[in-house]
Amino acid sequence: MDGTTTTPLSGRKAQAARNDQLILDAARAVFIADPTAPISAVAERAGVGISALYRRYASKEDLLRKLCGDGLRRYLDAAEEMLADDGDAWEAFARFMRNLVDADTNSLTQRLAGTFVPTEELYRDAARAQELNEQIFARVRAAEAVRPDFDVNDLSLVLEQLASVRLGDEDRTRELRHRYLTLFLDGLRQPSPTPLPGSPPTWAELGERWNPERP
Amino acid sequence: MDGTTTTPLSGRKAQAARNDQLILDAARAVFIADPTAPISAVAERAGVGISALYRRYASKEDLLRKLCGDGLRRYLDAAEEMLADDGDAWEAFARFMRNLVDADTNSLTQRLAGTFVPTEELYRDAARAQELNEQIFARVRAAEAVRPDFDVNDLSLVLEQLASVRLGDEDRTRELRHRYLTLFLDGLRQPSPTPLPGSPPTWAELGERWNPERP
DNA sequence: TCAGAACGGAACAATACGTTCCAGTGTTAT
DNA sequence: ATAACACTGGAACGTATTGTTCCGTTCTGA
Repeated sequence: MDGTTTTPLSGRKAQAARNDQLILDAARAVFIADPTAPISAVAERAGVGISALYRRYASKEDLLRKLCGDGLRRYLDAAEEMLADDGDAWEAFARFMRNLVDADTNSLTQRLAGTFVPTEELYRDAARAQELNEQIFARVRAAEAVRPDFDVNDLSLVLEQLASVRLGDEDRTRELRHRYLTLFLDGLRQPSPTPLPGSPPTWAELGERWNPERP
Repeated sequence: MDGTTTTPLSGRKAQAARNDQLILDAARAVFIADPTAPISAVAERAGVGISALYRRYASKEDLLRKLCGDGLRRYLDAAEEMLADDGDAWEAFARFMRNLVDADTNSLTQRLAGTFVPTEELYRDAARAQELNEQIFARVRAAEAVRPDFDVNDLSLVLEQLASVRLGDEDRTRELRHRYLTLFLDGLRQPSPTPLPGSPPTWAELGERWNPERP
């Protein structure tokens, strides 16, 4: 209509740029809620048409790869932040875990894994994540802040269990996850009251999930 | 008809009776692994044709209801066994939890819930389960064996988290679940080292899952 | 030998979903 | 002003999946 647009948000280009973000946010929300959701659900949630999606991503797989890559990077950021923290090892570790729950990185990585064929870069980042994991764990272990029968690779499964909590809306879900994270941490911190049975998951077992097969 | 059949394993009828069990076992295994599995997967796993299934159950929903009902009954059995145990409250509780993990009742009840419209009987059994839950919890609470900020309804979510562990074959999965159950129990047993944040799930929140909608 | 219960599995119909296609709309350069 | 065009919405298409039905076959029991 009248072109007195004082906002920097008018123009086809600005609209496109805004849609970039709109689509990414919508995709994240939708696929976190249900990794098998149809692509039309993403468009609907973003309030755009389907072609706006396909202009940006060649296929559904492409979009999923992008989301997974972003999630992995969030994870790496949190991990590096933890390692840069010079304070108490246990406190830094607890904060790290809380960050992961807040960012819900697990729903973006492990949960999405298997729905697409991973790129080389994804593999590299996953390996890097495992590397940082080990450093983080080594630090907490050195401080004798965690029970000795707990393993690095147990971490992945604990995070996965927390991510499986889904109840009510997003906020309520996060609240509950923090609740059970606290419980986990309390169980972790003690010197082993009860020896953990079985053996921790192996890197091979965990890596198996990244190849596209549905069990 | 005539009860003179001394050989239990021959004859069309015996085969049919054997198939009854075969089909139920296959269905349990298949739907525990994937609640959305096609009915043909059940037939395949049981080594029978599809019509053998439809001779016994009018529809897929019917079969799911049956499985869920069975799972619920397993749960009730375990709960009653716990309440009948006169020994140490904490030990009885821990055994109860281990039984639930072994029977994987959660994958048969909560996980299947929402894939069919529940019968009146199912509702009754679920209510009865909640009742027993409260008794079990009261007993453990009275013995001061569990941290005071843990609630009855937290139990459901803890079991759900354990059921979300899926790695390798059935045996390995069970082993890992016991591993994390131990961790949970250790976190539960202590007098609260860290107060649990948030509020426990409510009965209403948990019950919501039984109506057929997919979030 | 024969009636019929039980069965295997192809065929069918409905649905869901990824992707393509095209006409409409506002923007920008001329 | 207007032509070219980037971007978009959403209908349409083809494919894959799956619950259910149907029918010819097999084997038991009398």
